[in-house]
Amino acid sequence: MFDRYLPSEFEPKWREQWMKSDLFRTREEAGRKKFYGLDFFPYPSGAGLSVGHCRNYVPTDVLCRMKYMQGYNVLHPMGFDAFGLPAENEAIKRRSHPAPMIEKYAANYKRQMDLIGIGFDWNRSFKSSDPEYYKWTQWIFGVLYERGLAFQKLGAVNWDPVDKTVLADEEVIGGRAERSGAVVEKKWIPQWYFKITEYAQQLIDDLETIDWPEGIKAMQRNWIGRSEGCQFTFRVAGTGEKEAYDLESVQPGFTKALHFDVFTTRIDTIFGVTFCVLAPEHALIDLLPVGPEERTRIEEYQAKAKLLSDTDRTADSREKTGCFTGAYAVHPFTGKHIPIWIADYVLATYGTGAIMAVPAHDQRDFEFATKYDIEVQLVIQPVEGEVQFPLKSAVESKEGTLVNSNHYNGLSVAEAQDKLGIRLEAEAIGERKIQYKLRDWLISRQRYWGCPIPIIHTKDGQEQVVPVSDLPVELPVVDQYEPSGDGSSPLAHIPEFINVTDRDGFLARRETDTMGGFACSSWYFLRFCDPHNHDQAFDIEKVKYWMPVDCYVGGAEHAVMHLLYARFWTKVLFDAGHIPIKEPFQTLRNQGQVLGYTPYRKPRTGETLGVGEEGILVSYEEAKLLPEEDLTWK
RNA sequence: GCCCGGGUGGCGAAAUGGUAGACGCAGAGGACUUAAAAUCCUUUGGUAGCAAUACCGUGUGGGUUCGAGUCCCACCCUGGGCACCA
Repeated sequence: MFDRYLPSEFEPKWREQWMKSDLFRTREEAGRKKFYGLDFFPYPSGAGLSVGHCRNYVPTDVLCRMKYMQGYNVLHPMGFDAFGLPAENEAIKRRSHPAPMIEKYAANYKRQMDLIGIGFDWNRSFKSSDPEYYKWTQWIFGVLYERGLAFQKLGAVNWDPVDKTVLADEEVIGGRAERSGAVVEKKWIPQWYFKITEYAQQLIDDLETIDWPEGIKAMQRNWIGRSEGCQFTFRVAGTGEKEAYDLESVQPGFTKALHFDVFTTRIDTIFGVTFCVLAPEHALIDLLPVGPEERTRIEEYQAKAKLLSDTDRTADSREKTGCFTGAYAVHPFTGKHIPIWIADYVLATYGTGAIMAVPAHDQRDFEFATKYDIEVQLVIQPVEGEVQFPLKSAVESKEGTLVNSNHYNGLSVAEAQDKLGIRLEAEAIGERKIQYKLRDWLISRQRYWGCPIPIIHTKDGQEQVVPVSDLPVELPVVDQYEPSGDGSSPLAHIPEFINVTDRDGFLARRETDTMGGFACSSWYFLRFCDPHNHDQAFDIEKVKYWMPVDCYVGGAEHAVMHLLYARFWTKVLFDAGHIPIKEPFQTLRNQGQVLGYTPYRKPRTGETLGVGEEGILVSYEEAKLLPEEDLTWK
């Protein structure tokens, strides 16, 4: 026994003992219960382990050791989420390959984790940038592709017109490029997506089956954003049918029928529609039958909208802006002509990118109508209180009776929603529908340091998935890491990489986008069950034994994206018959965060404490300055 | 702006609507020791008082209740997320 805790004697002694007895090697003995304890896959940064990491790993370690002593087979692995922007940027700066650097950082993380005495089974460790690992990330891409869940469509990127590169969101500050200072533009290029929207309902429903903090579940539900309502079609006046509209703005002889769809959760207010709004990016706008003067005005407005982020555009505090297109829509029930506006408070990415506006009963529509002097028509009489005219704000009541709504007058909101929904369907104008805020998962990155997307484009424009026998599609070593010139990844400038032959032996072009990092971290917990398998991503029996993770621990910063993507991939792999579970993380716990001014973190500088040579917490500055023997507990 | 958290002693923190501050750290005093370390005991929210005790105290302002840290309304501060940081 030691009289006193002397880290320099105590810690190395036990580290050595544990290592000698191979204490942390995963035991898979028959007849024992299993316990899978897991911490979030860390990204190894040059700064080394922080107090935040320790707060994450120590409790999990305690739990795993307890389970071990209670006789469980315990799986407590650690690996590294190694692909990503910081490593790539450092590679660009130093003109050296990111792999050795990441190797060094990961080794340092491991060394520090050993110093603080965490009992990980390092035999099962890997990095997401190891070809033996990302081979199977690519295989899963193929599984998604074959199930129709991976597809390409045009997507907007942040384009720096000076550096001629695509920028990550975090490299754009106040609409300007962090490095070059140029005003960032939106550029539309073909990008790969995963159809996570197809799993929206399941991702909500299955939250009931898992033990997670309620706050995190709520965030996931809100992110998915289910709403019930109706989707229906407006026809643009003066197009399609033979109607003698004498609208000055409509070009004569325009006969092709033009339509646009809107989604609403309040179909009961349809008689209160006094205008429609299209998102500035809406594809219909270019086709609207309007004269040159309106056209110029529209284009000017679109150019302005292009510069703003979605967050800025929808901020309630911001004054609404918009522009009348000169075109009109036909009200599906009354035949009345309704002005079509474009405004940036409507987003192309949510719903149909167009709305029916009911200023009497929606606050944003109300503000817009007030500003542009558009008619406000009350159609719901609230149950309590008199309505004062003119309205000072919208009446967003769900209790009330319909007024000014033809023969629907007198119905309650709920009754009207039913009847109008049925009528929409009966008249083939629209349908009752469930809408989700969730968007498909954009996976493409025009970057070097990521997992290559295993697709080959044939010369006649078809796509082929690279067969497993040809995986992995390895990242070639290059000299240039900058995405150069045309916005494509640096891989696009390597002839040996791009030029391939397709299944039928014809010349074809390899996909040059890589996958965003979230792909790599969406299945690593499965690989830990069977990390050395050369023939498969994992043996289903091993997965069946170890999964689901019994305790998953990490910070709330991953509350939505990582955790939602990992759940999605798990469900897809389940549906494809590759794994026997639908939810990867049975129990989730947040580690808490190191906040504000604590002994661990200084305000402003944000300097955090790290792990010193004896597994002791020290500030980075002190770690550099002090001789080893002076390091003490802080 | 929207979604999710948090705000209680010097510090880390506890409290099914029922004695706020358990437990721990640090501090103060003491025991043991030649002395120290370690250990043990006492004490410690604030103000006033020799004391018994009194009053005030859970971000702010209201409210419900016999009773509010806890429930309701409004607000302030703060952390995380908002889809290309991971």
